Amino acid sequence: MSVVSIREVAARAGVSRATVSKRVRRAAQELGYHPSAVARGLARKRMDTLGVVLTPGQSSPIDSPFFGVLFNGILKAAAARHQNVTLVVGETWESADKSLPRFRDGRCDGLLIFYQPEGSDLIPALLGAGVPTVLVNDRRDDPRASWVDVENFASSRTATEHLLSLGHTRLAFLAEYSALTFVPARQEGFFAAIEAAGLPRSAGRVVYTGFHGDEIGRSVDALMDCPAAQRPTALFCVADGVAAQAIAALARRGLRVPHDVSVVGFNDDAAATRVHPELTTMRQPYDRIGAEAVSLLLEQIADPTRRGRHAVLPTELIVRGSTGPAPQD
Amino acid sequence: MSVVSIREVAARAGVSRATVSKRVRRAAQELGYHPSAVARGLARKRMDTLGVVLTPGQSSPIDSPFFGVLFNGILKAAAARHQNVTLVVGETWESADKSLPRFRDGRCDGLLIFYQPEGSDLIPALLGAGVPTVLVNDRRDDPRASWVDVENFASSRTATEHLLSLGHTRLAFLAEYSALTFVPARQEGFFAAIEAAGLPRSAGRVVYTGFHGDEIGRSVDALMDCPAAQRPTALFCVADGVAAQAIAALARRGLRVPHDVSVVGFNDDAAATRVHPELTTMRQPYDRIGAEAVSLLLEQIADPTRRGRHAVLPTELIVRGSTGPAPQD
DNA sequence: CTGTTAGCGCATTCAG
DNA sequence: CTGAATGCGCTAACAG
Repeated sequence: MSVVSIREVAARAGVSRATVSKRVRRAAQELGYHPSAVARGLARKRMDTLGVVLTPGQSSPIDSPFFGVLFNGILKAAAARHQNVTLVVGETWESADKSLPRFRDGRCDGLLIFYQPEGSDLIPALLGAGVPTVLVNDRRDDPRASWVDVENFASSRTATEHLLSLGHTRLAFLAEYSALTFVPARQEGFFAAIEAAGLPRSAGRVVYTGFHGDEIGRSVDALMDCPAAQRPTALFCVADGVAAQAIAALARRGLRVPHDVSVVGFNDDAAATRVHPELTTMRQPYDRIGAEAVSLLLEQIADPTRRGRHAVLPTELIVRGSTGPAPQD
Repeated sequence: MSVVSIREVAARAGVSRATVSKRVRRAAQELGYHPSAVARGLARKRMDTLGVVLTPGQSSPIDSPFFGVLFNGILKAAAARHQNVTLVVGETWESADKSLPRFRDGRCDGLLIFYQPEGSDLIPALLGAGVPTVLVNDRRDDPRASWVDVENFASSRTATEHLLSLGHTRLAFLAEYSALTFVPARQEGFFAAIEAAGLPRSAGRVVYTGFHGDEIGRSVDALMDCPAAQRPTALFCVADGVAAQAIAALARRGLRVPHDVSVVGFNDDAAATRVHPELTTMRQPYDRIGAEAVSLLLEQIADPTRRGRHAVLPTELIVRGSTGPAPQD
């Protein structure tokens, strides 16, 4: 509504609309003028830029397809709020104190941090230094911490209920070993569903695996290497990438999905539809996650002393071909 | 070697080493001092920041696993040269003129642009405006353009030779429809290998497919929907993601890889090892691509009037389980 | 060789 | 309500 137009400019300058427009534009064009975001930033003490913290090297989250879609959600939300996004790479995750100056050099107004290992001292350091920060797909008890996460417990429970409703009675929960906060939450949801169905807790097995080479495949092998009558018939994987590799490992040993084993993933990222059969999975609301994260961060930037706020978003069960009825013995 | 240490500082200030160190550090710490990158940038007219151009929304390259690894290479190289990386999102690819001011607002010193469609007016606009720019995995005839690309023709020829050496005589080249410059180059390499092997050009079929939903799967279906004696036994896919979806489609119609059909991908990104069987593919030298791109861009930044320079890097054939001998009729 | 000063290009303030 | 002055925090060129 209050968008200033050439009309007002002309009126104010006391000249015709055309004159103003032409003069201003010509002058600007001829001189090759374009405003400096840096000077503006220095004067306003605000760059309208959000920093995304990354770690360089092998373990960069940017390798993961999940990170890609999540990041995309952030990008869209930032654009909608007229914010830029910049990457801030720390030396390593451990040396938070060494990276801290880089995090507060004014290049960006606040930080977005994706699922950090639980023990990381980066977050306390940032919160202690008063750097506006929002954790994405992560949570923390610190009252200063703002974060946005999905309903891990409920989502996992829903996914497991889906398997149970198909008649499965021997289930397994497969996670890459990590100290990420969502892993235990999803594990609890897994067991909650099992117990609610009246099955013994022993109906669910938990396997933690590494993420190097084909450790996932070997974990699946170990899990399946037993008489068919004891073998799990349903596998709940903590991420689609894990599920994809698990399916490959199952195929290698002649087990068919979903005929012999049903597999559920989590995320609904690109990996979910690039495998055969396509994955049944819990879809994360990427755009909403991005929108909430950006909102919370802008609040934090507006008032850095503010208490942390949280957003917990639901996921959605997407049923595809990787799950089916439990095999009849 | 010439790294100034507390030692020199002490000598210069005429005080003991400990004194200097303690005083300086205490003062800085007590005041919570940290230098402002923005003020520094304004004064030096240099942000030591490289911009990566992205488009928001669905078609963002960040969705692709290939982009992830490539991006990671850039990140590492930038860190090694003490450069930051920021994202610059244009409105859309088309409206270059509208986005131009955002590209030259001083926030970053130059731009890295990933494989743009051939007709994009963004690149001429940027070159015309004198913005230091380097194209990544792309090339352009404009003498002002700097770019780094892989040997598409030779790589594709190598991949095809691998298939031919396995006895395949009916091949297909599968590409997502796009105006990216590497597609025709790879297609030519494909035919060059076929003709060098003494086979008729008709031994190679070319299929362009869309990238929405399962268009790839449907293209594979169309390709394979013929008597076995005419069916291609080898598929060269222009990217690993395409190959992965092709394998899924083949599995769906009961064709086994590599028993019935051999499949070669391109990139060696995360998708290559997440399928069963794992993909034979051409690995791109991500770290070298990143290093060259950053180098060329820094040259361009140092002297924007400089003529464009190029780097063409080799790829490497990685043989995995998706290729095997041609089936005997 | 050290300490001082004048911009860098904006936004914001203050007088007019 | 408009136009000129001041300062953002640093670097570079300068004089002492």
